[in-house]
Amino acid sequence: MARQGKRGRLPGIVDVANRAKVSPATVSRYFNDPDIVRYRTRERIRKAVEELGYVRNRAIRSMVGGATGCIGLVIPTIDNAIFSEMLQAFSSALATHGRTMLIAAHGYDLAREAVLVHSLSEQRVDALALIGLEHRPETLAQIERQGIPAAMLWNYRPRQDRGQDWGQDWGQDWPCIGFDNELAGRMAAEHLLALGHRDILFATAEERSNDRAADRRRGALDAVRSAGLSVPDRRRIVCPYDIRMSKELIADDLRAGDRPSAILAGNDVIAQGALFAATSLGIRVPDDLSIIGIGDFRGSDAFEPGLTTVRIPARRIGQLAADALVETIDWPEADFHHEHCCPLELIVRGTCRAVDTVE
Amino acid sequence: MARQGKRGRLPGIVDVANRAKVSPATVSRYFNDPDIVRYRTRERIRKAVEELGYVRNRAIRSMVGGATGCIGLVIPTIDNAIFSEMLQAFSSALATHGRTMLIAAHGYDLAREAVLVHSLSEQRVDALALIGLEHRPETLAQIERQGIPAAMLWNYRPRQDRGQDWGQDWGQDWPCIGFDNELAGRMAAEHLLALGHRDILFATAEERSNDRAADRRRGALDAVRSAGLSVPDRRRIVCPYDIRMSKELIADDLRAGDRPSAILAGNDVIAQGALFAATSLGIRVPDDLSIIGIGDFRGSDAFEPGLTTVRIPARRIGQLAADALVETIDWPEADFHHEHCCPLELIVRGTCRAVDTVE
DNA sequence: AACGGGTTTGCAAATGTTTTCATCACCGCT
DNA sequence: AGCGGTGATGAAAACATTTGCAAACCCGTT
Repeated sequence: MARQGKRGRLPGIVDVANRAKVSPATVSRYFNDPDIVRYRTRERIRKAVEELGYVRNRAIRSMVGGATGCIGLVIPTIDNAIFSEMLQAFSSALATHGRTMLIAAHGYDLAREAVLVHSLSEQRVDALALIGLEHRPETLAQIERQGIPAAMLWNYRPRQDRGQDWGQDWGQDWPCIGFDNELAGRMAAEHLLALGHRDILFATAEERSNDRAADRRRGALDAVRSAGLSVPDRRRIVCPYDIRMSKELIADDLRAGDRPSAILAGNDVIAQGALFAATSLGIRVPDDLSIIGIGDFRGSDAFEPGLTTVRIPARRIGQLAADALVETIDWPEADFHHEHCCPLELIVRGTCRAVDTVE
Repeated sequence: MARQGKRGRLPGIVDVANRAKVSPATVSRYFNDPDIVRYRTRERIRKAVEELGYVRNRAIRSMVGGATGCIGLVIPTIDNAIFSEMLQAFSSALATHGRTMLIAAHGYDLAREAVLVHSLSEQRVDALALIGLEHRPETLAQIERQGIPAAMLWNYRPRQDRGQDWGQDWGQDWPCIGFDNELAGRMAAEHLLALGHRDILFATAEERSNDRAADRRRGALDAVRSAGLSVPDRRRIVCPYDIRMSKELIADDLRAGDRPSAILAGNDVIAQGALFAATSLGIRVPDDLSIIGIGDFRGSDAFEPGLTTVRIPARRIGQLAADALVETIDWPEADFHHEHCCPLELIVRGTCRAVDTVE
């Protein structure tokens, strides 16, 4: 007899209704608004549900204008420490609201992002969260056309600056919950400058399809230029978000001689790579070389020496984003202004020290 | 004029049909099996879809017995390196099959796992992937009752041993795609033994709701006992999957004097913590202390010295699992035997060395 | 016993898509 | 011209649920 058939006729709401001797409508109410059904009826239904093993079908509610209970998150990558804390916070905040998270990764490719958004629309997600401010026009158009509540995460700019770089028509002012990436870059740079560093290597990420990386680099460079310094091209390298590859690239650079006195890394992963690169070459950190990162990922505090970095309030962003989206879903009329520019914090640990004033 | 109303009447399949002057049935066919509709008709529909911005509603297909295109993954944690590579592989393999991933994390709590499974059932996922072999009876019953194709990931045991420890009735023999955690523990232990280590500290994870951790610990302990050694209680500590906390716990232990000659860590995160703990105490690795992990997570190769570890084929597991589930969905009749015990590999890097034979 | 108000419940329509079956159009062949 | 067959399309039923509206019910009051 083997398998009893793929999914042979699950009990539906009317089966429950029959068994509990009520109408399907009442069963529906039992689930969606239990308080309006009388206690005794409720008990009968509860029993019927239990006996039949009925599981209500949320996917179908979308038909009658209801919500699916799914919220989509479109993210550049998951196999990386970068977003994992935010992800976790987002997902568990959603769970407390009784929602589930549909997640899709595009691998830092905005064209793929557009197709993912379309595919999530097909699933009729109740809301959508995207990372960053830069998106393809199709992506935005799709979201707007479908009327899906959406939020932009992880980057924040004052409203008027939002579409500027990529000449977008930010028709709608989407809620935006993130932090000022430019400021993050600036804070890191200023810390190094304050310690007397004048020769800094900038190891930042590829900026295609990544407005955050671009903003951070800009902030960092602005800061050192404002200090009257110039940054020669050989002091700028592009690293992937991968410890080992960053380590190798940076080691190559350090080996070449004419070492900088400090490295400013576009994020903690790159900074960790830099730290290992230094160690592998016998360069002492922070005595011979200072390193600063951006992110303060889980574990960055455990490194030896502890990584000096600019902390991104990742959990807070995830939590706020989840709350904001659920709020927008539950009160579609209200005109919330979900705008959060979360504060950054310089975390001073052991990888930076003041440069020797030997002159 | 502010907001144009939450989600005012999206175009449906019949709107498209009217505009293209065909019946809804044909539009449906256009999406699900384009080849059977004539080229000219197809073009008309394509145009209508484009003009109306129609997005088909996958959520509703589930009603008519169709699939939602969503596959659920229930996982202990996401804010950690442990599963991230598998996750990524799983998700992108699903994407190539045109499916999306619904993900939910229970934080190593099998009771919560049960409610997540229920909640994913409500979404009518087409299939379900769980981590580990140990699950609450309700969880299994739920899946079986709903007839949801499911697979167990990340741990593998020969079929007859599966439910043994937790006295389960593994009614159905679920597909199982993982690796032998007991073997992983044994391999790590045997490597240390082969290098002459006799005094090993076992830093493994909490075993409640975590069969993988239990299996690894058992495998490791078995190996050393088979070698005729005994393991005193003070040589066993329980660490969380967190670099910093592991570092602290292990540092406390090492500081206490009477140091072991090696540490066997339950996974790479713990091993990384151990490595930093040693560094922070000025203990040289591998000269004064050997460390071995399990996992070979992204970045473990970049550490200084490179972490010796047992590699888990995480990407492969994710890929295989996705393929297996999609196959089961697409051919519900076929009786596949998806059983994969993926091979492990000892990766020798720099954190272990042979013990000095000083006698 | 009739009444009145609020609370519960049932009826039936509506939702958007898939699928079965029937029809229709068209083609080549006799 | 008629026939058989194939390929494309349409009509309508079915799917599981929600919801507006109206009826029924309950309980205390007159």
